[in-house]
Amino acid sequence: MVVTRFAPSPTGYLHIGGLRTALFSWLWARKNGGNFLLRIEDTDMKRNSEDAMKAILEAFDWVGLDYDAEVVYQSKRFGLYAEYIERLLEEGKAYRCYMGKDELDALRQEQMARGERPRYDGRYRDFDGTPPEGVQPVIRIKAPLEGEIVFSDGIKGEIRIAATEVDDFIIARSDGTPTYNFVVAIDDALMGLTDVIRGDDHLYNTPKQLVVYEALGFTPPRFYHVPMINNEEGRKLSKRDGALDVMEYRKMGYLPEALLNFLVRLGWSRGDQEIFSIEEMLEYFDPSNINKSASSYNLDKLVWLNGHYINNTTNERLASLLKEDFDMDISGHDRVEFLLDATKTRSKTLVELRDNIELIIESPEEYDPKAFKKAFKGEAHEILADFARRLQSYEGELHLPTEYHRVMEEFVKEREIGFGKIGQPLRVALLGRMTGPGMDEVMAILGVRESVERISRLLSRLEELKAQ
RNA sequence: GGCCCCUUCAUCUAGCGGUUAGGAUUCCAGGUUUUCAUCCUGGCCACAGGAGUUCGAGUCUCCUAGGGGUCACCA
Repeated sequence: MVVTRFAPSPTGYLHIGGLRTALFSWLWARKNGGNFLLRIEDTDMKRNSEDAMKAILEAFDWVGLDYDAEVVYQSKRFGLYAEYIERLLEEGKAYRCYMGKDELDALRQEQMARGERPRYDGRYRDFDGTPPEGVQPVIRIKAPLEGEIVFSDGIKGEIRIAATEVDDFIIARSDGTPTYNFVVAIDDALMGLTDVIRGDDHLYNTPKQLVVYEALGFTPPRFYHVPMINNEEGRKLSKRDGALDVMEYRKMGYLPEALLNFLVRLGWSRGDQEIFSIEEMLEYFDPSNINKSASSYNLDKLVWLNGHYINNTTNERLASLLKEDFDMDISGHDRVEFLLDATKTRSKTLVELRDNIELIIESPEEYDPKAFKKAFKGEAHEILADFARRLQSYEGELHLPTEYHRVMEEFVKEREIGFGKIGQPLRVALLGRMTGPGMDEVMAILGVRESVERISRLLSRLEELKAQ
């Protein structure tokens, strides 16, 4: 049985790095038919963990990650932690330290001045005298004095930290509340974690947590420390690096499967494969194949993946995504299929898709001057007028793009002109610009009537200009 | 600064002692197309540096440099 977890602190929202470790943990649990648990590290009590959890679950829901059992809030388990603190105190594995904050700071200053590593000096470790008056003690755990703490990381291999690097760290503050490294170890053990997949930045917490495991007689899980994701400058990805809230990606028009695919390939790979469905991720993912080095995220690849997924998503789903996320309801349009077929290959995001659709279904208000000028040289005006008449004669008979295409073909053949001669003027008339989907597709979407109308509008505009 | 981790094209990466160092994205060129996009073809671009070990090193060892992480009564 594999049990993994995602244990964020309540900082407000889920960012891209968090989602990646969550994805890794989720994949590993689901792949092995195990459990994926959620816990919120809110021993600090300063932030609103309910709202933070809500934001995280919203993001999970969007990308399709689910979890088992109930969310564990550490703030609701203080009684439990207190029992363990008491036990360690009784067993002499932890002790009260009466050193005040100021005193501690002074000690650190001294050590730094001497070029030493700042650490607690253990002065109350074996204290049995009379405690100073009026000082609320903190509780410290006895860390080993010598030797080294060794553990095998599933990604980095064997990690050895000298015991002198780990001091008797505080497990309970003077107000009695427990601290992070203490409760993490307890909860991971109690929740039955077998595999802890977390960020690289926790590597140094591991020896501390191992001290707790040892003191309490718990069996540690297997650890996997996933390298960080850096920003494009190669620096640590911070929350200020722009739109890093996972939900921002939704607003920018990314598909959840594209985002997940992008993230899973950051630090993990399987040969040359770039595209992974969730099923494939579940089939192939293994945390021990995760890279040792940090990666930096680069939007180009995500954009490309998103384009790929949009291109390969059914029109039905695209229509419903546009409705849900971008307030565009095209379900009433009688040529939805043609409309999406014509626009999806030209869109890298749903935002672009929406814009491209708008460009077609809304009659052009004005014409791109450059395109206009370029398209209407020579006899273009006359050709277009002629084509409009031809089109009109087919009203009610044309439906498919191929049928419109045949009309165009016939037309250029009779007039002995190239496709470009009619294509460009027509495009400006229908779309107002010189780029866009094929004219047969556009006409099939608009229908004969609307197409002719748009042509007429341009033609009369042309007359106006001539009159001036 | 101490300790720990990391280092293959601009970016994501393959490589697990013998390869013309592969793929993808970006960029460039060509093809397809009535235009644009998609798509297809091709091109540019990398083993951080230096010592070893070895018949042979991107792959193993050490050193240097660079990057990152961490050193709280935060998590």
